[in-house]
Amino acid sequence: MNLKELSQKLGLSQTTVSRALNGYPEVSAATRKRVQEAAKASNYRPSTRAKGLATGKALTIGHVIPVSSKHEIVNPVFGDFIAGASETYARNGYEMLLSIVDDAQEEQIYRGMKSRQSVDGVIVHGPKMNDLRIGLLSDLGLPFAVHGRASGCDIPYTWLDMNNRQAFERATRYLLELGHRRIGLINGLEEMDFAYRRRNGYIAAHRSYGIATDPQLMRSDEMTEAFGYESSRDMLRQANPPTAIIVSSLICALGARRAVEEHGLTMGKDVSIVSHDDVFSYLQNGNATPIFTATRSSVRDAGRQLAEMLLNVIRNPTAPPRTVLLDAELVIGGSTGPAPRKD
Amino acid sequence: MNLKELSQKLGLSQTTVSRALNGYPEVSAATRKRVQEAAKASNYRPSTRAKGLATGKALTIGHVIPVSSKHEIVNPVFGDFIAGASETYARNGYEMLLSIVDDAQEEQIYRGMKSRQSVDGVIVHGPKMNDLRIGLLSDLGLPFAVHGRASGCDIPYTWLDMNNRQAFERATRYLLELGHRRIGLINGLEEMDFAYRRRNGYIAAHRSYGIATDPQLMRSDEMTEAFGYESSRDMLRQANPPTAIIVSSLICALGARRAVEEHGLTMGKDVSIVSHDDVFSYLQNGNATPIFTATRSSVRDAGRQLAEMLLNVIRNPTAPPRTVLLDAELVIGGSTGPAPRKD
DNA sequence: TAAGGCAGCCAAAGCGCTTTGGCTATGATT
DNA sequence: AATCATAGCCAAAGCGCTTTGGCTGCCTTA
Repeated sequence: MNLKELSQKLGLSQTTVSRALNGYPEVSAATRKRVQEAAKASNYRPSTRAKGLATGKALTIGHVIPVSSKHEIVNPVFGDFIAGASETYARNGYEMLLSIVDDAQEEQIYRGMKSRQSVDGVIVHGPKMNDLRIGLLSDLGLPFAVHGRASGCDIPYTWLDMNNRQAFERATRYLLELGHRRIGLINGLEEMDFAYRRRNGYIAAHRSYGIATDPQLMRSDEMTEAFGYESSRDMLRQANPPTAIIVSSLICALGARRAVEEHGLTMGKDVSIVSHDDVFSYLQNGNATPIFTATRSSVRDAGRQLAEMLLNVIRNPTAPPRTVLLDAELVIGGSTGPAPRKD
Repeated sequence: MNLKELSQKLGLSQTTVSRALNGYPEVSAATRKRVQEAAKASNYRPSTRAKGLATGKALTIGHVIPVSSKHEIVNPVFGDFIAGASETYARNGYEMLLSIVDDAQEEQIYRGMKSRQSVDGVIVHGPKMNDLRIGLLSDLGLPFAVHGRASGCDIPYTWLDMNNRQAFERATRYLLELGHRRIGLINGLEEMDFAYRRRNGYIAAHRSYGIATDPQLMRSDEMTEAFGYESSRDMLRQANPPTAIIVSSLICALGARRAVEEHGLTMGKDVSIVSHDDVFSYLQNGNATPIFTATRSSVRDAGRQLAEMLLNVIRNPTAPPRTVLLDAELVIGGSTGPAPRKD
């Protein structure tokens, strides 16, 4: 069923039917009602393609998920982020186009999206420091919004980020207050902007306590369970092992716990662990009482909000970019305790 | 840059330029080369919408991810499955449209996709027993392929599934051979087809050993870490606790391990655990030696393959549906051992 | 009573492509 | 020399919508 057929069936012109369905005022109430009912009855929905051609809007948002060819890892935050964004799109009549793409091809993908006009805007995931995509999208004139920020990009753009630095400074300080003096950091990949900020927070807290950080206690890589396990194990094997570890993701933290227990140590007593918790739906940090003490910020909420912000950029392209900095809360769970006394 | 501009610049008709770029024979080699170079130079790419309108193809595949309103959980298998499918689409010039959708609205979404012609076909995720979607899509005439199967749907359709029943029968038998006689089952939601088949395998193995299964040892719910933990904890608290547990997902298995250790027991000695491993990229089951003994089948491979199958359905709609049944391998890790002797 | 305003409808153009049905040379065939 | 393929190009229609620019008839207003 298309517009033509529907209008013929109703004995009206395509113009009138179109206007009736799209809420234009030049249609009598009676006609509008008749049209709407007929549309529903014959299950009519306008072709997205034709509508897009006519209006120049795609009513579609692109999400480009980078998968490093080296690691081949799909960051688990995307699932929940996208679920959040999707809610916003559904409410606003937008659809979501997903490209999972090798780092190297990313530029081509964005250029393609622009020239084929397949999307009205894109969400940039996983910004790196000095991320090239921001300049590119800005040059292309393709509306975008960034989940995170890119240190070193000085052009203004729309972003939503969590206060990574402050969260990790607070978490580190919390451990320092508990008396810990050797604190490990298991972080995401060096080049990721969030990892850079988190490390800065970790270092700042140490500095304010007049304590030097030890490169031996700082690791960064793709945040898998295995990475959490191996780096914790290696740290614990050192001559002067840490009494606490800060971990950038719950998944890593599961690995860290495994290492701690394998060493015959007790988490929260012999070794304290603080994690960041993105609040994945399938990986709650305990129910009533959190398992891990954690800095917490829901990535799903972030998705909802950032999608909303992008739609605003699209609706109002000349407005100055808006930015949102979310605060992570620090929830205290069972994985931390006072630093053990040296006997 | 659009076709009209490009053809004017070249002094050719739109027809010729279009044919040159799409590989039709009615164009001289010299002209074709000239057109291709000009297209590349001016970064021309045809508008997907216009092309779609003209050809009737969307060059887009829809993925509808159901999120139960009750649980609000994004199944972590989707991330890797989609990454796999995406590789296939990229190779074939297709794009991926994602809808994350409340169970209740699913029918509307499929009808919408059909009538708006926004996709050429869809992948059905997470089939339930007697899944209504299969009949619906079949009626709508929207090409589809199912990741899994739906017991009770007798119309033929294209699917790719893992041999759930056999995998769990083998895993259970492995534990029985090790002398375990009380084996717990922590399974996915009852209504999911895969859960039904896995339970059947579990039961069949018991039966072939002449052992009755105990309802007290069988749980099923959304497969979160917390669910794995809580059900294991409850089982271990029973008067006659299991000496082994089979778990439907690594994420659940992490929870199960937590419960085992919290009970002061050792995994692989006091309690054996076998899991299913979907080979998530961020959650490897150990490196050299697997942590968990597990039935293993890569969901990413499944995505690659099923996408290929769907494209075939689209290209050749009248061909009889093809089906693929993957065998899961059983990898032996450190989480299983002989049943402890009763003293 | 004539002029003007407006509510309510319509025909047709246009969005950027593909594709049908030509047309015109050129070279081969008889 | 006349006929016929054929290679190589083009104009125009059509895909399903929106939107511009009317047109008609009724109701106000002076």
